[in-house]
Amino acid sequence: MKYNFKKIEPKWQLKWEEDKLFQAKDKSDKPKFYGLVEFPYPSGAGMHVGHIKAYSSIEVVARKRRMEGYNVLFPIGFDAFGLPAENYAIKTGVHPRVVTDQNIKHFSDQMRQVGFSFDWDRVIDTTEVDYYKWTQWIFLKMFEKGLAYRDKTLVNYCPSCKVVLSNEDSQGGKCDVCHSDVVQKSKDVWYLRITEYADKLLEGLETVDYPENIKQQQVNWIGKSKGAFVDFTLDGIDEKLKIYTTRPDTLFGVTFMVIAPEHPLIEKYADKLKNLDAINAYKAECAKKTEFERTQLVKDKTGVKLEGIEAVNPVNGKKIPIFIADYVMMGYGTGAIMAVPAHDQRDYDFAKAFGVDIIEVIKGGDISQEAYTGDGEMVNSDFLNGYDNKKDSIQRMIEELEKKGIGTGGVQYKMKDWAFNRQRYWGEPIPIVHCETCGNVAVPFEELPLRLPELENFEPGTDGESPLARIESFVNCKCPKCGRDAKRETDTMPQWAGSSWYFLRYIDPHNDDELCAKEKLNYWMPVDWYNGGMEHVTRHMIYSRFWHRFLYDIGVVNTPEPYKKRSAQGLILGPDGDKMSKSKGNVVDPLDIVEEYGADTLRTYVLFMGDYGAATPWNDNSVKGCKRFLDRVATMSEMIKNEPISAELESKLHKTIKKVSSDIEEMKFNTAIAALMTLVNDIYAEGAIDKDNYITFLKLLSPFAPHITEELYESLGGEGYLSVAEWPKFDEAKTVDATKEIGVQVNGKVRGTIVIPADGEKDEVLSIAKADEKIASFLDGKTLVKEIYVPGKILNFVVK
RNA sequence: GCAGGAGUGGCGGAAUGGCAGACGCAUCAGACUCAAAAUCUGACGAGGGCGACCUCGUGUGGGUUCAAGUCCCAUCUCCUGCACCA
Repeated sequence: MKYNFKKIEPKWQLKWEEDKLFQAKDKSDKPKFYGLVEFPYPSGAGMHVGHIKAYSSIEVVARKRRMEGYNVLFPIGFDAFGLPAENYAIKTGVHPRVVTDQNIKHFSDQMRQVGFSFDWDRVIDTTEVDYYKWTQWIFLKMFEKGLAYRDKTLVNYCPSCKVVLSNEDSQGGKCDVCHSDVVQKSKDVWYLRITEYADKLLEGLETVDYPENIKQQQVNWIGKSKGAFVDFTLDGIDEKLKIYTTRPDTLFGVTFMVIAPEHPLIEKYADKLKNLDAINAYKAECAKKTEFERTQLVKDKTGVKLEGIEAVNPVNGKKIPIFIADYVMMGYGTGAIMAVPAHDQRDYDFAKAFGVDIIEVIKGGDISQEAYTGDGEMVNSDFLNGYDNKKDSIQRMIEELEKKGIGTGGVQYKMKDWAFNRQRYWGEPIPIVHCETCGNVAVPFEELPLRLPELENFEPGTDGESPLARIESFVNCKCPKCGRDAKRETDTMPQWAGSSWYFLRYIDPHNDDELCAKEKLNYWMPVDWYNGGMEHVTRHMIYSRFWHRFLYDIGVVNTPEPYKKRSAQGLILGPDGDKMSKSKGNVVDPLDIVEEYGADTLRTYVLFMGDYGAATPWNDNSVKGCKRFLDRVATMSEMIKNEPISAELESKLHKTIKKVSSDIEEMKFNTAIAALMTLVNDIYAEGAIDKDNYITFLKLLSPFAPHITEELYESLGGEGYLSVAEWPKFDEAKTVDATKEIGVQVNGKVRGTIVIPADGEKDEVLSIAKADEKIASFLDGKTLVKEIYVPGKILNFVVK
């Protein structure tokens, strides 16, 4: 029976919303469930099928939880600051506020059409002043605690977008937004001291339920390494050159040093360098290269030897040359390394190219061929000789360094402090005033929000200055501390700011006095289940965990970690198996599917199409298959008979309740839906079902296809809403069969099947099997060596 | 290079070490129809046999086991993230 989804879907969407069926209650005796999905950036293109898949998982869990009697918070909002709206404004002159409001309206309409059970009274928008007031508040708290600071450094700068980018936003030397080459530029930048939280972020991972790959990615991103800082002296100069190494025990194998081209040592001792021209020429060459090019040529080492300055190895007093080379980065460690060519491949390649000595200090490899990086017995290493594992030798060396005062044990992180500003209009203004006498002064908390001023020309300033810098009424102000004339910070916060704490605001979205009321936080936090994309695992997730941990440390929130459990959906690929993209023309618009097949079909399909975590190509025919399934469910209402169903069908129903219930918890939505399809096939085979059991089936399907099930329930005279009816329970006894069919193997090969009592003893099962004509023919004339019976599973005869 | 994951029919994909291919799609056949669509029923890994059945089969090569898609070793390919990180 084809049902009229165009009529029934809007009908139920309206009713649910009018009756506030999915409203979360701030006070309740029920257990709470906080399900979260990554809120969208409201782009002009509207929703993508990827959004549908991302939200459908927690949607199903949230609906199931409500039916299980939980007080459920399942909110949605909009992460609406960002470049696309601003770029659109530059092109068209339409204010980002206007475009953003339009897009939010469009997204909201679309999400309603899919029937997501969001609590629409808690919608937040990061660009609303009532929201970003609190983003600014958190920034000021960080500033107060010394976690926000301003520093002049080389930054990743996108010449096309005219903005400073974080390392996260400029991976591979390309701008994350426009994919232009990123250049290095010296600039005053705001930083958040996320590195101070590196260890806390690592430790926190041990307490949360994230998939292993997500944890691993975060661990890699933080990139903690243990090693030592060692001071090398310069020959004849009272100066120390500090290096970081993870293998201080190879110190006796050091034959040269390398410093980054940007290392300050060069400028400081320029007068001592005899080949300054060559050095400067090399530096200029490096500056031209993008970070990307610098990391491409892994094998061909380049560099220049510093003529006139030599270093001294602090453990043996040997003089060694110093080079500058671009394989050493200023941004990691100290920007200088001790080179141990025998045991580091990069140093080895460099030594070969420049004819430097290679001294073996660890036995086990062939250093005439390549560097040996494995473990082994220490040689040529004075007091370390004879040590045979790096753990002991490193420890011994660090003790020695510390005793002599030439080095210390230490750690390094790949993660850098978070560059926290953009030279753009459409972002949260940074609430800081620059005063000539007082320096950087916080805008007083009571003056928040610091509103974005009105603007007509959204073009960025030249030299990457924020458009806000042109508005004199905004820029010129009085210093909150001394009252003298001062200037406001004109940079805005990066896109990631608003999303770093949004899950807290859902809990108390309209609170004017606090970020969120304490007792509500205590009730709802932490987020019980958070689903989103893999692309946010190392940026958004780490940033928001950092902010949340900070808020915990200052007593604002009650849990150190914001998310108890995290999952991630796999991409939906185009029908051609490629990533969906406008240029390839393989984009599927979810609203086209709603229009043609209905929201229930769309929802069911995105969860049925494959393993939830895996990338799966879109298939229009499979969508039709899901529609066919729902039509069959509707047709089933004509099979209702007022008589009991067979014990066999009842058993199948109970097994289905069990499977669907557990599959949803494990995010195995595809097999949950498959089980429902199988049950429908079974009911068709019987041709009859009673009303109560039919309703039980509808309940199981309801989280996936809420509209059609609600409609069918109503047509049967069901009371209230099926969406909040009680989740079916199964009777374990009814999921167990009295008899079972098991395979019988002879020498591991299946030779037949037999039907046995489920609790049959081995002897009984053996005699049933031996009585089977076919099995017997395989045993005939052979010597029985062994009989293996795995109860209820399999029987295997081993014969000779 | 490092880390994580995946290789199963024509396709998407199922299988706590125990009958590989659930479920869906596509395809084919039958029913219904004047006909088509829709719907319903059935077949559907490959090879062989009239047939009950037999042989082979989960990237590749080994191994453990009564029994391997699943565990171990090696190897190839693909995806995702990080990457001259000292």
